[in-house]
Amino acid sequence: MRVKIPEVTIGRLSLYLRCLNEMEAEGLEVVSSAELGRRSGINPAQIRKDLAYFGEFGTRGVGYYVGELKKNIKEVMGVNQPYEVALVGVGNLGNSLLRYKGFQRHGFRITAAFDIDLENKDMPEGCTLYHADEMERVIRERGIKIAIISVHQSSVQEVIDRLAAANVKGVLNFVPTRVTIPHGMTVRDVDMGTELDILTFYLSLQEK
Amino acid sequence: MRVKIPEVTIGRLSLYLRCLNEMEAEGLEVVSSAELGRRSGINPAQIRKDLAYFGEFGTRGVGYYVGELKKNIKEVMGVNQPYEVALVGVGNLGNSLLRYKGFQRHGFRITAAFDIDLENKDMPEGCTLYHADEMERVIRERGIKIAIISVHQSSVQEVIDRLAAANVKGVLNFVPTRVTIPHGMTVRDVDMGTELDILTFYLSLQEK
DNA sequence: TGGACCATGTGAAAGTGAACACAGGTGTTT
DNA sequence: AAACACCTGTGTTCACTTTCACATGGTCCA
Repeated sequence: MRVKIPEVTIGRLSLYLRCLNEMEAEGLEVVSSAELGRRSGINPAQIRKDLAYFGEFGTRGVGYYVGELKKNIKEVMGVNQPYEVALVGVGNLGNSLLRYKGFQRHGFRITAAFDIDLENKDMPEGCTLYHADEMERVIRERGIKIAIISVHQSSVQEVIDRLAAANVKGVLNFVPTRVTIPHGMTVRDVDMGTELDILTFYLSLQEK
Repeated sequence: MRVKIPEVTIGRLSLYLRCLNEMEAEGLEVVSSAELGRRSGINPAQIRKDLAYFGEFGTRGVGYYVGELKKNIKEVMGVNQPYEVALVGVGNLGNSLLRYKGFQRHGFRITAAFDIDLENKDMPEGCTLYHADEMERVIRERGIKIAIISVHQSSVQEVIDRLAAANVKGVLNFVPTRVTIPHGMTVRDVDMGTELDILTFYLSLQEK
């Protein structure tokens, strides 16, 4: 890779993809950066810059061919084939993540779930529940590279280390704790408490 | 407000608060930006800059008094008093958000939930379920200012507009759709599908 | 009291991402 | 076929964050 690609760019690619899907459904075949900008809320110049990191996907004087651009973005993001995902921690939150439709739309399927307590757990179609002890084995056998963590705070670090040992490369972490990230692994934190804090800040700003 | 405060700063304040809570639990009374930096993973100069936006909370030659800094940050963020929150959409995801402990730790309590279907819904202690028709009335009566949205894609815009009409000022939106945001309202999107997409990108980078 | 030490607060520098503006192709119309 | 309208790709400028570096002010101890 020649130049460093900003993380925000990747997030926007995902957004463009969503818009392109809508357009395809509407039967649109060609789209300009201006129109895509209107739909996505992103500045057209920004869109062109984002895409230009990866190649020349458009045609001057015309725009971008919807189907082709979709294919190219998927290619770039590595989401051409469906991904298997492991879920660690089938508690309250984990349970609803198992059933969250949004993952499927992006081509992800949670096919293995792990917990230390196997009682009273109702699994959706296509996902098997295992005891946490089997985590490394199952993940290795299936070659799973992505995991979602929704365990208790105290075990996050241990889980991450074990996932790294099982050759997992990407983790989506819903547990608000500082962890040291093993080499070669990418961790993204989703902290819903902090999100509310930020909202509150803007709220209290307005009152002044 | 004199200068504009970056949004990332607010997110970090929330992080500092979490670290300070831990330190207080450990009995620490004073902390330097260097130590807080070690714990939070943030550059010490960054920490001092973040805090300096709001005042001079530290003592030169000493550091920051943990309890005092906590108080000041909470003051700044407007999270001194507990907040009531409304939840719109008690489906799969909404149900687990109702029970998510992380909100409580930040001083938020979901006290009202709304849905168009009231059957087979099990509410936790302290939260009442209403029909969506009563949304404006209940929210106005209670003076609720913050809402969480986890409804179907097709009704997000309508819900946001109605919340704005009911004087809600901040929204945490879990539904991946573009919406036009009413004036005076702040919306934060949590898009878990995109998060996985970003992970996948880094995964596919490694393979090259 | 004075000096050694320490950590904050902050101006300046470096780094990063967003937006502008236009040159360079493309299609269309007359 | 020439003029025109259009849209991408990109060098440049601008705005914003992060980091550095140090003066400032405070503590502690002899």
